[in-house]
Amino acid sequence: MISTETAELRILDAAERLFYGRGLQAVGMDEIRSASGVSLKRLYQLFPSKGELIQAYLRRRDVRWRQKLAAYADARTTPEESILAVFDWLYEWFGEPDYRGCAFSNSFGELGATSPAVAETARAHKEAFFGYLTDLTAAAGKPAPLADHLALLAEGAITTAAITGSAEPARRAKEAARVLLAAA
Amino acid sequence: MISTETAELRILDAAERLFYGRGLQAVGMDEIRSASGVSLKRLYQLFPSKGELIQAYLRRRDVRWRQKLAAYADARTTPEESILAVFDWLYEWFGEPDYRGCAFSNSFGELGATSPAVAETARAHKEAFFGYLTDLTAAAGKPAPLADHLALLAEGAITTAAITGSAEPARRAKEAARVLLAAA
DNA sequence: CGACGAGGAGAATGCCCGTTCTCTCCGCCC
DNA sequence: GGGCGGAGAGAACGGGCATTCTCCTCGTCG
Repeated sequence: MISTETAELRILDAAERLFYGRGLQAVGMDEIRSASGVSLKRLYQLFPSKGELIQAYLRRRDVRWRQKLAAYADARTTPEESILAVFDWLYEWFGEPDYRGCAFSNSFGELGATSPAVAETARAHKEAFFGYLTDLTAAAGKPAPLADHLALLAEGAITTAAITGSAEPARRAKEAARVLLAAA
Repeated sequence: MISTETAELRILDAAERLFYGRGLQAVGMDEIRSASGVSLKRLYQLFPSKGELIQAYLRRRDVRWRQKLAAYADARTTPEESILAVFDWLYEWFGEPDYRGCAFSNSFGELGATSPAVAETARAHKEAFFGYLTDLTAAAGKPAPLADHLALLAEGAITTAAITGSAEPARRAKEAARVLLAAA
């Protein structure tokens, strides 16, 4: 028998791929079972309901997403460069073949109205991302509103890239960010 | 018996309220029948499937949304003022009690992966909005990339306002737009 | 060696939903 | 008046899905 940790990992990996790729309601527990190779019984032992699995998926994705972003942007030498690197990271993300927009915005649009837990998780994710930009802005010695402006550009790029299927919005957002950064 | 036009209107009104407010998959045809007061038989005569009703809902919303926006922004005396008025209009929209983000982004997130028709409708809506901003930008004698930057700000504000439940993002986006406009 | 408990496979259950069908009624035209 | 076509109400059908249950297997521990 596979270990509990491995089973959890497999389930979360399958759930993330399927939920993100096709939407929360479009994916059934049975499909997650097949994709993960874990029996339905075990699946329900580890995640007592689909709602809890969705929450686990979103929570893990939130942490990983922000870690990857921070690892990429923090590697720059100045706060200004880190700010611009955020948009370079977005560009790489948008280029991934299965890119389909922000998992949290998508989940919010799909279930936010009926599931307070999903709505709150999405809100927390956006707030954490905004907090990161706020830190970078402060480190660069720029006024606080700049963080809001950068967040709006990033958010807009994420949505636009998803719907148009192009990574270009990241480039455009970076141009605008450069102007705002210089003017701030 | 109510006329065909009235029935269609009632159905579309009910569909819009329900689909936008709770999501596409969360609303059943039965609920649209109850809310519209039109029999199921008639509903299926006018819209042969749920998918077609969704398309009709999105198409009507697209037209109306852009008309309202243009009516508001075009009333300004200069192109620059029209551009800034876009964000004022967003502010008013965000303040509506049932505001829940962009119907097209939400629909795309929910069904875009499985329904090419929904994906295409969302894309067309975003493109039309972008076209409007492009026209305003050209009328103001500004370089074309400004339209991309403004679109990203608006898009970001729409998403952020939905998830945070605040209309403030429209204000922040307008500030950034003002800076970009002055710098362009 | 034998009972047992955990685990796997997948059938069963109960519910929801899109779509169609039945039955009935009513207004209209000859 | 009498039949007929369209419309309403709602039941019925078929399928899908979250969740639970059954039955079987197998490793473990006495």
